[in-house]
Amino acid sequence: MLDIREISRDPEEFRRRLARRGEVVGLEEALALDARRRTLIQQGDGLRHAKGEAEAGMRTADKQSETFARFRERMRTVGAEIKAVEAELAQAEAALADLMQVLPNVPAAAVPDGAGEQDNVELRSWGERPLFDFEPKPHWAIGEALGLLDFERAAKITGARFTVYRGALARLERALASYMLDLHTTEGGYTEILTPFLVNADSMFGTGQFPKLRADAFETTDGLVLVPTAEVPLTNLHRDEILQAEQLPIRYAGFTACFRREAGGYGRDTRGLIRQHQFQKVELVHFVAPEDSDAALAELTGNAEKVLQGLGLAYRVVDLCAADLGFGATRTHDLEVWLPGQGAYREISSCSNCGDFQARRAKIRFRAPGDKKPRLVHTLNGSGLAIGRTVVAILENYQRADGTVTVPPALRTYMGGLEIIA
RNA sequence: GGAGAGGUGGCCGAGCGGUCGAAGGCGCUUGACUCGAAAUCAAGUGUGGGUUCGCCCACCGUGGGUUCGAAUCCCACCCUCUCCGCCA
Repeated sequence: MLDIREISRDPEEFRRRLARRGEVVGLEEALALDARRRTLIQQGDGLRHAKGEAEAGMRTADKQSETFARFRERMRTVGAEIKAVEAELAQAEAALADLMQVLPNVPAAAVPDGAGEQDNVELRSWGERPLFDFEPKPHWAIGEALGLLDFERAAKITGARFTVYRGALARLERALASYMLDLHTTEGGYTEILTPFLVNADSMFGTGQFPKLRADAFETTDGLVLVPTAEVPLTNLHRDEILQAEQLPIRYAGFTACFRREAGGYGRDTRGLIRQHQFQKVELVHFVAPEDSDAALAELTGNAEKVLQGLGLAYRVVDLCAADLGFGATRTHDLEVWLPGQGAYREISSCSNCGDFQARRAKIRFRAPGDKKPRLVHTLNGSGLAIGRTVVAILENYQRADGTVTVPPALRTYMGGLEIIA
């Protein structure tokens, strides 16, 4: 969430910055509501002050006296006025909150201009794309031919966009989760966290999924939500907390299953593991002081890259343009892995600096020794990595002519020494 | 699921109709003392909002209600804990 007071101090600046995303809905209305809000607050405070004085008068007055009766009458009328002003204020604040909750974050200055995905900027690439002396297959063909991916039975027991893994491939998912978590906790300085896979609505508001993207979430009948990413539970871990400056930076690595309706995503990636309603992911989250968040994004991205490097998978790093930025992000670096079966780079990690956007929603603050007031932290999150898509990348990059798949060396200890998935 | 207890400031904890943003303790900050922030003593120390920057206002789980007046009384809800039941 943006700060309406900050906006009202320099509306033109925010109009300009938000326009880079290609959307500015609600900004003007929010400014008008904020002005109304301030007026009502002043009225209400003034009335309450008058009421307090009347009450002080009553305390000392004789309860039988004429003075007491006059004060009581005064409190009665002022009380009624206060109620009226408060009702109007509550209405204005609710309307303002509705608008503010759906306003996206402003892009950082360094974010490239652009109108869509096509304007994203490649920052760097790593690794060699593998050469094949045969036609590389898409991962679903490899997995199904090996009998290790079963989309049909998944559809039977659950529905479309779910998968059943078998045998070595099931183990590969598990191995990847362990490999990634081990890497982040030993080399990246992350603390491993295992969270609930269900969260409440407040958490979804805190990280910005609600209310705008509510349609994409699976909700249970008793008001809980299946996590769309571990970013939600990990970031909300410190919701409504004031941290000590020396606790920062905080780095969490968490593994969860992730559940997404993919509402509106129908027709895209209908085959294979790329776009599932349920997938697993290791997520990285940072809480840092504002002045450190640029550097933290670079580190976070590097931490995710280390996984791909360790697995020997070619990738490129893309700087998302203003129009392609997610709702809460000020800046995002996507990692796109090379998929020979599709002849394309596909997103496997998205690393974002959310600035104070989530911290303001979730009230995550910190206090430094010299600070009079607590300040909002900056939050960052990134996949490290999406596990299902990593399986895709391994199947396609390590496939062999006979339909079997080489296990990347880094994973073999996690696979009981297995070298070939056959 | 059943029964009971409870939710107050960074933490612990008192208060149970007006003088309470709220005793006391811990923690923290500053000052004194000192070779030395070890101890002791003194003062300060919640969060948010508005502001004509003097101040003013709100907040005691959340939302209603009673009352001239609610942290305190009533109702509903949420959450936590204990015991019983069930259970991976």
